Amino acid sequence: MSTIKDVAKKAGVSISTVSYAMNDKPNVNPETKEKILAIAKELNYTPNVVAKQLKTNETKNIGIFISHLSLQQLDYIVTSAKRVFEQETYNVIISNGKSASQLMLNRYVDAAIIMDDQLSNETISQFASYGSPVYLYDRNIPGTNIISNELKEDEIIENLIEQMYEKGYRSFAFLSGLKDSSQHRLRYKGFKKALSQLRIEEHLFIEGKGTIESGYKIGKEIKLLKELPDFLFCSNDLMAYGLIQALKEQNLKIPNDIAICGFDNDLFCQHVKPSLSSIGIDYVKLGQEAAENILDVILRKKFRKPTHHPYIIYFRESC
Amino acid sequence: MSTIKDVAKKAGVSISTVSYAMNDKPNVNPETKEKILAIAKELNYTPNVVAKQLKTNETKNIGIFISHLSLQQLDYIVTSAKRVFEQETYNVIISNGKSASQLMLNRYVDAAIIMDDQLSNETISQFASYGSPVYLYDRNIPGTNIISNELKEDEIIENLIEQMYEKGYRSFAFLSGLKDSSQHRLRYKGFKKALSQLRIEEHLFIEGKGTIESGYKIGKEIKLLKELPDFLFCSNDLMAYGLIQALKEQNLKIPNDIAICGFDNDLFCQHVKPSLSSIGIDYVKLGQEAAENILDVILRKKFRKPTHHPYIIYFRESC
DNA sequence: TTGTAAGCGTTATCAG
DNA sequence: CTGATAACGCTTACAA
Repeated sequence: MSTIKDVAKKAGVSISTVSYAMNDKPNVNPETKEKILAIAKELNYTPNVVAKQLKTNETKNIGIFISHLSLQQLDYIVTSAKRVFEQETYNVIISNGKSASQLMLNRYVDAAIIMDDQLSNETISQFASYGSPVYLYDRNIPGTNIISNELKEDEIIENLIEQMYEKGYRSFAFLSGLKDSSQHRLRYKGFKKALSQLRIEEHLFIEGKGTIESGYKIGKEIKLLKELPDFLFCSNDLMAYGLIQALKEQNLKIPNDIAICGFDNDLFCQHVKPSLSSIGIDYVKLGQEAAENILDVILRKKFRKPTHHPYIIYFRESC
Repeated sequence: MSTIKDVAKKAGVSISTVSYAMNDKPNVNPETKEKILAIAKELNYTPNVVAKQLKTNETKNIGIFISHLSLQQLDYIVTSAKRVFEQETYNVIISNGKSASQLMLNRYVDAAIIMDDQLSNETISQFASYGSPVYLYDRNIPGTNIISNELKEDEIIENLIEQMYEKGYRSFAFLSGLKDSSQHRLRYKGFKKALSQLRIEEHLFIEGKGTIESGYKIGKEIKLLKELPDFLFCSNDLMAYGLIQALKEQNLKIPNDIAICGFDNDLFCQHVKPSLSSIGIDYVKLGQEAAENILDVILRKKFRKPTHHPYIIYFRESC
């Protein structure tokens, strides 16, 4: 492991000159610089970022912390954010849970984009108090250096139900994932709000497990109901897939006997029969926007107003 | 941002004593320690890891570098590896491409698990030369600190074809993803090797794009063939899904008219009709094994022999 | 244009 | 058990 000293010694100059040369400072003699760079290469020298960091107090790393690594769209968020960050020579790091907390508390990242339930508000606030900008997609907390742009999934569902009401649907049901998931709870909240505003007093609530199998099982039991709802919202697409399968096996017609909509706009929505209506969030825009905002704060100390979330309700055959 | 100095001053002790207290060294007086810890908490002091790093030359971070962030199984690898690492207070960082290279070159991680085409052998070797252990799943390079356990997907396919031959299949076709993907090329390599060993001279090769749509399109064109192959291997499940759909629309019977097998053991293999045979890799074991091996090297300077990869060929209705 | 030297926040050696 | 102090590898006034 060669250091700046080794290079300086071999080049017969001082370490500051090496530092200047390595950092492209304008003051250094072209010949000296050339010589230094050559020797650096020869010695396989790369500056120790840690030491550099200790001086400059920045890591050039950005954290993207997301609980659901299985999220099909993870790649979209990350790739679009990376494109923005890497242009300014920032590195992008993904993590979650305990590791993510540590990375923040230890200032291993200069900024963070967050969609991770497991991170506490305290951790986030502490991180922001170091002067590091945070972009929050999963909650709303006040504070300097914190930009909250919560994905208001409840409002999205509310909007969906209203649209379905206008289309003439009158009885509604909600198929939830595991109830202890804050995501599903939030979606249900929006559902209930819409109904209460529409003065619809009753609705069916079913708790599933978020998987295809669980949707299927529930679909098989649906004939136990005395009356089918007009419209069933599934809190994710996977359950909707299983459900549709089961309904078809019972010769129920979708959307005539029962209309269905999922959430996530999964890859297969267009490929199941009938094709599944679903709600999709534009994760590419999401990643890009957060990245640009953060860079604005870091580079130009400028806070932009977060824009509204790009989501689309894809109406297909199922409703 | 309070530092060790602030704590020392307020506690009326020297910085070394604070350091001892913070690091649970056995030499410090319990009362002093208690006092120091209290003050540290009061001042919201967390040790600066960067400074610590500069001394100790370790980061307590482990990198997992994977090109395909969309990989459904990413979560399995990471979660199982995290469980192992976090037990020893290591943090887990995911990244790829340019950022990943930087993280390695700059020694931001103490070790790495790699499945990322975009990382060059040079980068990896350089990283290993710092004394940092590397666990490679996507290639095989020699060197100290490097453990290569390449996923020999060619051998897996070879094995599959042999099994199909024993079952009586005689004419084989290969549906590839984009040809410039090293993964698909490797799978095709194994396919060809098996055929040559079985002395089968001819086979059909089709290049797709790796998507459902591309599989569908190819399925629609398949009637142009004068003769269907007995068995068609699809280099990923997505293409197989599209293909199956198209074949069904032409009233071709699977597996009687043509048998099909995919790769990845995607979530939907069991749910399409006919259910899709596929090859699945046990990513949970993968992550865990790499993690344990790396910890063995870091903590105990002990190199284990990598075990063979856990993969399973799931035979379902499609072949 | 280059060199000297202080300092970033720790850890660790050595002395007390 | 505690305190001074050197050192980790770099950046950056300031001096030359």
